[in-house]
Amino acid sequence: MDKRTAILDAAERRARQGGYHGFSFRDVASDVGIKSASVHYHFPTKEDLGEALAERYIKNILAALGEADQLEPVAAFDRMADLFLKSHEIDDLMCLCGVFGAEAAILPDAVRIPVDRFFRELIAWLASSFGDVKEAELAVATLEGGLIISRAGKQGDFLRNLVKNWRSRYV
Amino acid sequence: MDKRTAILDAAERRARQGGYHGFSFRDVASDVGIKSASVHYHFPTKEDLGEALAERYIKNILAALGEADQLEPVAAFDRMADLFLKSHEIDDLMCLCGVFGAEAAILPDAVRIPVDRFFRELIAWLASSFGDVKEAELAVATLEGGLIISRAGKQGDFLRNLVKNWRSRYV
DNA sequence: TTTATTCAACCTATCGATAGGTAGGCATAT
DNA sequence: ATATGCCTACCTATCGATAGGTTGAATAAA
Repeated sequence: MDKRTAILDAAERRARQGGYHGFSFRDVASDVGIKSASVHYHFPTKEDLGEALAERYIKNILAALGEADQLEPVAAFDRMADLFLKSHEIDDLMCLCGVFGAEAAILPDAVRIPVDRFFRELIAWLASSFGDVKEAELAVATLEGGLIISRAGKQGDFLRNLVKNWRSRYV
Repeated sequence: MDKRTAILDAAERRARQGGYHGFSFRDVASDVGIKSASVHYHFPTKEDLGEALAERYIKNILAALGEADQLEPVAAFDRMADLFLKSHEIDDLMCLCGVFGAEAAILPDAVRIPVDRFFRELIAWLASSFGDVKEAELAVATLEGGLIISRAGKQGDFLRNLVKNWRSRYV
Protein backbone atom coordinates (compact mmCIF):
# COMPACT_ATOMS: atom_id res chain seq x y z
CA MET A 1 0.00 0.00 0.00
CA ASP A 2 0.92 3.61 -0.59
CA LYS A 3 3.10 4.68 2.36
CA ARG A 4 1.59 8.12 2.58
CA THR A 5 -1.84 6.58 2.98
CA ALA A 6 -0.51 4.07 5.49
CA ILE A 7 0.91 6.96 7.51
CA LEU A 8 -2.41 8.78 7.48
CA ASP A 9 -4.23 5.59 8.48
CA ALA A 10 -1.91 4.92 11.40
CA ALA A 11 -1.87 8.55 12.50
CA GLU A 12 -5.65 8.78 12.34
CA ARG A 13 -6.02 5.69 14.48
CA ARG A 14 -3.57 7.02 17.07
CA ALA A 15 -5.08 10.49 17.06
CA ARG A 16 -8.58 9.12 17.51
CA GLN A 17 -7.36 7.29 20.60
CA GLY A 18 -5.20 9.91 22.26
CA GLY A 19 -5.68 13.22 20.52
CA TYR A 20 -3.18 15.57 18.91
CA HIS A 21 -0.61 15.29 21.69
CA GLY A 22 -1.40 11.63 22.24
CA PHE A 23 0.63 10.33 19.32
CA SER A 24 4.13 10.88 17.98
CA PHE A 25 5.95 10.59 14.68
CA ARG A 26 7.71 7.55 16.12
CA ASP A 27 4.43 5.88 17.05
CA VAL A 28 3.12 6.32 13.54
CA ALA A 29 6.39 5.28 11.90
CA SER A 30 6.53 2.17 14.05
CA ASP A 31 2.96 1.25 13.09
CA VAL A 32 3.74 1.62 9.40
CA GLY A 33 7.13 -0.08 9.63
CA ILE A 34 9.30 2.86 8.64
CA LYS A 35 11.42 5.46 10.44
CA SER A 36 10.13 8.71 11.86
CA ALA A 37 12.30 10.68 9.44
CA SER A 38 10.33 9.12 6.61
CA VAL A 39 7.11 10.37 8.12
CA HIS A 40 8.62 13.85 8.14
CA TYR A 41 9.39 13.38 4.45
CA HIS A 42 5.68 13.11 3.68
CA PHE A 43 4.49 15.54 6.36
CA PRO A 44 7.23 18.03 7.26
CA THR A 45 5.64 19.15 10.54
CA LYS A 46 3.09 17.74 12.91
CA GLU A 47 0.82 20.61 11.99
CA ASP A 48 0.95 19.45 8.37
CA LEU A 49 0.07 15.93 9.43
CA GLY A 50 -2.75 17.08 11.67
CA GLU A 51 -4.20 19.26 8.94
CA ALA A 52 -4.04 16.43 6.41
CA LEU A 53 -5.73 14.13 8.91
CA ALA A 54 -8.60 16.53 9.51
CA GLU A 55 -9.11 17.27 5.81
CA ARG A 56 -9.12 13.61 4.85
CA TYR A 57 -11.46 12.78 7.71
CA ILE A 58 -13.98 15.37 6.56
CA LYS A 59 -13.80 14.06 3.01
CA ASN A 60 -14.31 10.45 4.11
CA ILE A 61 -17.21 11.18 6.43
CA LEU A 62 -19.02 13.32 3.87
CA ALA A 63 -18.48 10.62 1.26
CA ALA A 64 -19.89 7.99 3.63
CA LEU A 65 -22.93 10.18 4.25
CA GLY A 66 -23.65 10.78 0.59
CA GLU A 67 -26.49 13.04 -0.41
CA ALA A 68 -28.95 14.07 2.26
CA ASP A 69 -31.65 16.12 0.59
CA GLN A 70 -33.39 13.05 -0.81
CA LEU A 71 -33.56 11.35 2.58
CA GLU A 72 -36.36 11.34 5.09
CA PRO A 73 -35.31 12.91 8.40
CA VAL A 74 -35.32 9.54 10.19
CA ALA A 75 -33.16 7.96 7.51
CA ALA A 76 -30.74 10.86 7.52
CA PHE A 77 -30.38 10.76 11.28
CA ASP A 78 -29.90 7.00 11.20
CA ARG A 79 -27.22 7.23 8.58
CA MET A 80 -25.21 9.73 10.58
CA ALA A 81 -25.83 7.91 13.86
CA ASP A 82 -24.59 4.68 12.26
CA LEU A 83 -21.25 6.32 11.50
CA PHE A 84 -20.85 7.26 15.16
CA LEU A 85 -21.97 3.81 16.29
CA LYS A 86 -19.56 2.09 13.93
CA SER A 87 -16.74 4.30 15.16
CA HIS A 88 -17.55 3.32 18.73
CA GLU A 89 -18.64 -0.30 18.56
CA ILE A 90 -16.61 -1.66 15.66
CA ASP A 91 -13.47 0.47 15.43
CA ASP A 92 -13.43 1.51 19.11
CA LEU A 93 -12.29 4.98 18.10
CA MET A 94 -13.34 8.53 18.88
CA CYS A 95 -14.47 10.90 16.18
CA LEU A 96 -11.26 12.59 15.05
CA CYS A 97 -12.79 16.03 15.11
CA GLY A 98 -14.35 15.30 18.46
CA VAL A 99 -10.97 14.73 20.11
CA PHE A 100 -9.38 17.57 18.23
CA GLY A 101 -12.27 19.84 19.13
CA ALA A 102 -11.85 19.04 22.80
CA GLU A 103 -8.20 20.14 22.51
CA ALA A 104 -9.07 23.17 20.40
CA ALA A 105 -7.33 25.63 22.72
CA ILE A 106 -3.87 24.22 22.03
CA LEU A 107 -4.49 23.15 18.44
CA PRO A 108 -2.69 24.97 15.60
CA ASP A 109 -5.18 27.03 13.61
CA ALA A 110 -4.35 25.04 10.48
CA VAL A 111 -5.84 22.02 12.25
CA ARG A 112 -8.57 23.71 14.26
CA ILE A 113 -10.18 25.45 11.31
CA PRO A 114 -10.92 22.24 9.36
CA VAL A 115 -12.27 20.75 12.58
CA ASP A 116 -14.61 23.68 12.91
CA ARG A 117 -15.67 23.20 9.30
CA PHE A 118 -16.35 19.52 9.98
CA PHE A 119 -19.11 20.34 12.43
CA ARG A 120 -20.60 22.96 10.15
CA GLU A 121 -20.72 20.41 7.35
CA LEU A 122 -22.33 17.74 9.51
CA ILE A 123 -24.97 20.19 10.67
CA ALA A 124 -25.60 21.45 7.14
CA TRP A 125 -25.91 17.89 5.88
CA LEU A 126 -28.48 16.96 8.50
CA ALA A 127 -30.28 20.28 8.16
CA SER A 128 -30.76 19.73 4.44
CA SER A 129 -32.84 16.69 5.31
CA PHE A 130 -34.47 18.00 8.49
CA GLY A 131 -35.25 21.33 6.93
CA ASP A 132 -34.31 22.72 10.34
CA VAL A 133 -30.86 23.89 11.38
CA LYS A 134 -31.57 24.00 15.10
CA GLU A 135 -32.73 20.42 15.15
CA ALA A 136 -29.62 19.42 13.21
CA GLU A 137 -27.36 21.21 15.69
CA LEU A 138 -28.97 19.39 18.58
CA ALA A 139 -28.55 16.04 16.83
CA VAL A 140 -24.88 16.48 16.03
CA ALA A 141 -24.08 17.74 19.51
CA THR A 142 -25.91 14.80 21.03
CA LEU A 143 -24.06 12.26 18.91
CA GLU A 144 -20.66 13.80 19.63
CA GLY A 145 -21.33 14.11 23.34
CA GLY A 146 -22.84 10.65 23.50
CA LEU A 147 -19.79 9.15 21.87
CA ILE A 148 -17.52 10.69 24.50
CA ILE A 149 -19.70 9.59 27.40
CA SER A 150 -19.97 6.11 25.98
CA ARG A 151 -16.23 5.80 25.56
CA ALA A 152 -15.48 7.03 29.08
CA GLY A 153 -17.44 4.01 30.32
CA LYS A 154 -15.21 1.54 28.55
CA GLN A 155 -17.70 -1.16 27.72
CA GLY A 156 -20.79 0.70 26.74
CA ASP A 157 -24.12 0.54 25.00
CA PHE A 158 -24.72 4.10 26.15
CA LEU A 159 -24.48 5.58 22.68
CA ARG A 160 -26.71 2.91 21.17
CA ASN A 161 -29.44 3.59 23.71
CA LEU A 162 -29.01 7.31 23.29
CA VAL A 163 -29.53 7.01 19.55
CA LYS A 164 -32.58 4.85 20.13
CA ASN A 165 -34.02 7.44 22.52
CA TRP A 166 -33.42 10.24 20.11
CA ARG A 167 -35.12 8.38 17.28
CA SER A 168 -38.15 7.46 19.35
CA ARG A 169 -38.70 11.02 20.47
CA TYR A 170 -37.55 13.66 18.14
CA VAL A 171 -37.38 12.49 14.58
CA MET B 1 -2.49 30.11 48.96
CA ASP B 2 -1.99 26.45 49.66
CA LYS B 3 0.52 25.20 47.09
CA ARG B 4 -1.23 21.90 46.61
CA THR B 5 -4.41 23.72 45.70
CA ALA B 6 -2.50 26.09 43.44
CA ILE B 7 -1.02 23.08 41.65
CA LEU B 8 -4.45 21.55 41.14
CA ASP B 9 -5.81 24.87 39.89
CA ALA B 10 -3.03 25.31 37.37
CA ALA B 11 -3.13 21.69 36.26
CA GLU B 12 -6.88 21.79 35.83
CA ARG B 13 -6.65 24.88 33.69
CA ARG B 14 -3.95 23.33 31.50
CA ALA B 15 -5.75 20.00 31.24
CA ARG B 16 -9.00 21.66 30.28
CA GLN B 17 -7.17 23.38 27.43
CA GLY B 18 -5.02 20.57 26.08
CA GLY B 19 -6.05 17.31 27.69
CA TYR B 20 -4.03 14.79 29.67
CA HIS B 21 -1.05 14.83 27.33
CA GLY B 22 -1.42 18.53 26.69
CA PHE B 23 0.25 19.67 29.89
CA SER B 24 3.42 18.82 31.78
CA PHE B 25 4.75 19.00 35.32
CA ARG B 26 6.97 21.86 34.18
CA ASP B 27 4.01 23.77 32.76
CA VAL B 28 2.14 23.48 36.02
CA ALA B 29 5.18 24.28 38.16
CA SER B 30 5.90 27.36 36.07
CA ASP B 31 2.30 28.55 36.46
CA VAL B 32 2.45 28.16 40.22
CA GLY B 33 5.95 29.60 40.53
CA ILE B 34 7.71 26.52 41.89
CA LYS B 35 9.89 23.76 40.45
CA SER B 36 8.61 20.60 38.83
CA ALA B 37 10.22 18.49 41.56
CA SER B 38 7.92 20.20 44.04
CA VAL B 39 4.91 19.19 42.00
CA HIS B 40 6.13 15.61 42.20
CA TYR B 41 6.33 16.02 45.97
CA HIS B 42 2.57 16.58 46.13
CA PHE B 43 1.64 14.25 43.26
CA PRO B 44 4.29 11.56 42.76
CA THR B 45 3.12 10.54 39.27
CA LYS B 46 1.06 12.13 36.55
CA GLU B 47 -1.55 9.46 37.10
CA ASP B 48 -1.88 10.64 40.71
CA LEU B 49 -2.31 14.20 39.55
CA GLY B 50 -4.82 13.27 36.88
CA GLU B 51 -6.86 11.24 39.34
CA ALA B 52 -6.86 14.05 41.89
CA LEU B 53 -7.93 16.49 39.17
CA ALA B 54 -10.87 14.34 38.13
CA GLU B 55 -12.00 13.67 41.70
CA ARG B 56 -11.85 17.32 42.68
CA TYR B 57 -13.63 18.35 39.50
CA ILE B 58 -16.51 15.99 40.23
CA LYS B 59 -16.78 17.29 43.77
CA ASN B 60 -16.78 20.93 42.66
CA ILE B 61 -19.35 20.45 39.92
CA LEU B 62 -21.71 18.50 42.15
CA ALA B 63 -21.33 21.16 44.83
CA ALA B 64 -22.12 23.88 42.31
CA LEU B 65 -25.22 21.97 41.21
CA GLY B 66 -26.53 21.46 44.73
CA GLU B 67 -29.67 19.44 45.27
CA ALA B 68 -31.79 18.65 42.24
CA ASP B 69 -34.87 16.86 43.47
CA GLN B 70 -36.49 20.08 44.62
CA LEU B 71 -36.01 21.76 41.27
CA GLU B 72 -38.39 22.01 38.37
CA PRO B 73 -37.01 20.34 35.23
CA VAL B 74 -36.44 23.68 33.49
CA ALA B 75 -34.58 25.08 36.47
CA ALA B 76 -32.45 21.97 36.81
CA PHE B 77 -31.51 22.01 33.15
CA ASP B 78 -30.73 25.71 33.32
CA ARG B 79 -28.49 25.26 36.32
CA MET B 80 -26.45 22.59 34.62
CA ALA B 81 -26.41 24.43 31.31
CA ASP B 82 -25.15 27.54 33.08
CA LEU B 83 -22.12 25.62 34.33
CA PHE B 84 -21.25 24.62 30.77
CA LEU B 85 -21.88 28.15 29.50
CA LYS B 86 -19.72 29.66 32.22
CA SER B 87 -16.94 27.20 31.40
CA HIS B 88 -17.11 28.23 27.77
CA GLU B 89 -17.88 31.93 27.80
CA ILE B 90 -16.22 33.11 30.98
CA ASP B 91 -13.34 30.73 31.67
CA ASP B 92 -12.85 29.67 28.03
CA LEU B 93 -12.19 26.11 29.17
CA MET B 94 -13.42 22.67 28.22
CA CYS B 95 -15.16 20.43 30.69
CA LEU B 96 -12.30 18.48 32.28
CA CYS B 97 -14.11 15.17 31.97
CA GLY B 98 -15.07 16.02 28.41
CA VAL B 99 -11.44 16.28 27.30
CA PHE B 100 -10.41 13.32 29.38
CA GLY B 101 -13.32 11.30 28.05
CA ALA B 102 -12.28 12.04 24.48
CA GLU B 103 -8.84 10.63 25.31
CA ALA B 104 -10.27 7.70 27.26
CA ALA B 105 -8.40 5.09 25.21
CA ILE B 106 -4.98 6.20 26.42
CA LEU B 107 -6.04 7.34 29.88
CA PRO B 108 -4.87 5.40 32.95
CA ASP B 109 -7.80 3.57 34.54
CA ALA B 110 -7.28 5.50 37.77
CA VAL B 111 -8.21 8.62 35.82
CA ARG B 112 -10.74 7.17 33.40
CA ILE B 113 -12.93 5.59 36.06
CA PRO B 114 -13.68 8.86 37.90
CA VAL B 115 -14.38 10.45 34.52
CA ASP B 116 -16.90 7.74 33.83
CA ARG B 117 -18.45 8.34 37.22
CA PHE B 118 -18.70 12.05 36.49
CA PHE B 119 -21.11 11.46 33.64
CA ARG B 120 -23.15 9.00 35.66
CA GLU B 121 -23.47 11.57 38.44
CA LEU B 122 -24.49 14.36 36.07
CA ILE B 123 -27.13 12.15 34.50
CA ALA B 124 -28.40 10.98 37.88
CA TRP B 125 -28.58 14.56 39.11
CA LEU B 126 -30.63 15.70 36.15
CA ALA B 127 -32.77 12.56 36.17
CA SER B 128 -33.74 13.17 39.79
CA SER B 129 -35.39 16.37 38.63
CA PHE B 130 -36.63 15.20 35.24
CA GLY B 131 -37.91 11.95 36.63
CA ASP B 132 -36.61 10.47 33.39
CA VAL B 133 -33.16 8.98 32.88
CA LYS B 134 -33.30 8.91 29.10
CA GLU B 135 -34.10 12.59 28.90
CA ALA B 136 -31.25 13.32 31.29
CA GLU B 137 -28.83 11.31 29.17
CA LEU B 138 -29.81 13.25 26.09
CA ALA B 139 -29.37 16.55 27.89
CA VAL B 140 -25.90 15.80 29.25
CA ALA B 141 -24.72 14.45 25.90
CA THR B 142 -26.03 17.53 24.14
CA LEU B 143 -24.30 19.91 26.54
CA GLU B 144 -20.98 18.07 26.33
CA GLY B 145 -21.11 17.79 22.55
CA GLY B 146 -22.27 21.36 22.20
CA LEU B 147 -19.38 22.60 24.27
CA ILE B 148 -16.89 20.86 22.01
CA ILE B 149 -18.49 22.12 18.82
CA SER B 150 -18.67 25.62 20.22
CA ARG B 151 -15.01 25.59 21.19
CA ALA B 152 -13.87 24.29 17.81
CA GLY B 153 -15.33 27.44 16.30
CA LYS B 154 -13.19 29.75 18.39
CA GLN B 155 -15.56 32.67 18.80
CA GLY B 156 -18.87 31.06 19.36
CA ASP B 157 -22.39 31.55 20.59
CA PHE B 158 -23.12 28.04 19.34
CA LEU B 159 -23.54 26.58 22.81
CA ARG B 160 -25.73 29.45 23.98
CA ASN B 161 -28.08 28.99 21.05
CA LEU B 162 -28.06 25.25 21.51
CA VAL B 163 -29.11 25.61 25.12
CA LYS B 164 -31.83 28.03 24.10
CA ASN B 165 -33.12 25.59 21.50
CA TRP B 166 -33.15 22.75 23.96
CA ARG B 167 -35.11 24.78 26.49
CA SER B 168 -37.67 25.97 24.00
CA ARG B 169 -38.35 22.46 22.75
CA TYR B 170 -37.78 19.74 25.20
CA VAL B 171 -38.07 20.92 28.76
C1' DT C 1 21.91 0.65 -26.32
C1' DT C 2 24.43 2.23 -23.06
C1' DT C 3 25.55 5.90 -19.94
C1' DA C 4 24.60 9.97 -17.13
C1' DT C 5 21.31 12.53 -14.43
C1' DT C 6 17.54 13.35 -11.72
C1' DC C 7 14.23 12.35 -8.46
C1' DA C 8 11.23 10.12 -4.96
C1' DA C 9 11.39 7.63 -0.98
C1' DC C 10 13.45 5.93 2.16
C1' DC C 11 17.56 5.42 5.59
C1' DT C 12 21.15 6.48 9.73
C1' DA C 13 22.51 9.59 12.91
C1' DT C 14 21.93 13.40 15.43
C1' DC C 15 20.10 17.88 17.17
C1' DG C 16 18.26 20.82 21.13
C1' DA C 17 14.29 20.67 23.91
C1' DT C 18 11.35 18.57 26.93
C1' DA C 19 8.96 14.56 29.03
C1' DG C 20 8.16 12.16 33.72
C1' DG C 21 10.71 11.02 37.55
C1' DT C 22 14.48 10.69 41.41
C1' DA C 23 18.14 11.71 45.07
C1' DG C 24 19.65 14.42 48.42
C1' DG C 25 20.20 19.02 50.69
C1' DC C 26 18.30 22.88 53.37
C1' DA C 27 15.35 25.55 55.74
C1' DT C 28 11.09 26.15 58.75
C1' DA C 29 7.78 24.74 62.01
C1' DT C 30 6.30 21.53 65.44
C1' DA D 1 14.78 15.89 66.65
C1' DT D 2 11.45 15.00 63.39
C1' DA D 3 8.50 15.94 59.68
C1' DT D 4 7.12 19.11 56.07
C1' DG D 5 7.80 21.58 51.93
C1' DC D 6 10.54 23.20 48.75
C1' DC D 7 14.97 23.41 46.45
C1' DT D 8 19.23 22.17 43.15
C1' DA D 9 20.80 18.96 40.30
C1' DC D 10 20.36 15.27 37.79
C1' DC D 11 18.61 10.94 35.23
C1' DT D 12 16.70 8.27 31.20
C1' DA D 13 13.51 8.30 27.54
C1' DT D 14 11.35 10.56 24.10
C1' DC D 15 9.77 14.66 21.58
C1' DG D 16 9.58 17.15 16.81
C1' DA D 17 12.80 18.19 13.52
C1' DT D 18 17.08 18.28 10.51
C1' DA D 19 21.34 16.90 7.84
C1' DG D 20 23.15 14.06 4.78
C1' DG D 21 23.58 9.50 2.66
C1' DT D 22 21.64 5.28 -0.04
C1' DT D 23 18.59 3.02 -3.25
C1' DG D 24 16.13 2.05 -7.31
C1' DA D 25 13.37 3.58 -10.92
C1' DA D 26 12.44 6.81 -14.46
C1' DT D 27 14.29 10.00 -17.86
C1' DA D 28 17.49 12.19 -20.95
C1' DA D 29 21.89 12.24 -23.54
C1' DA D 30 25.64 9.70 -25.82
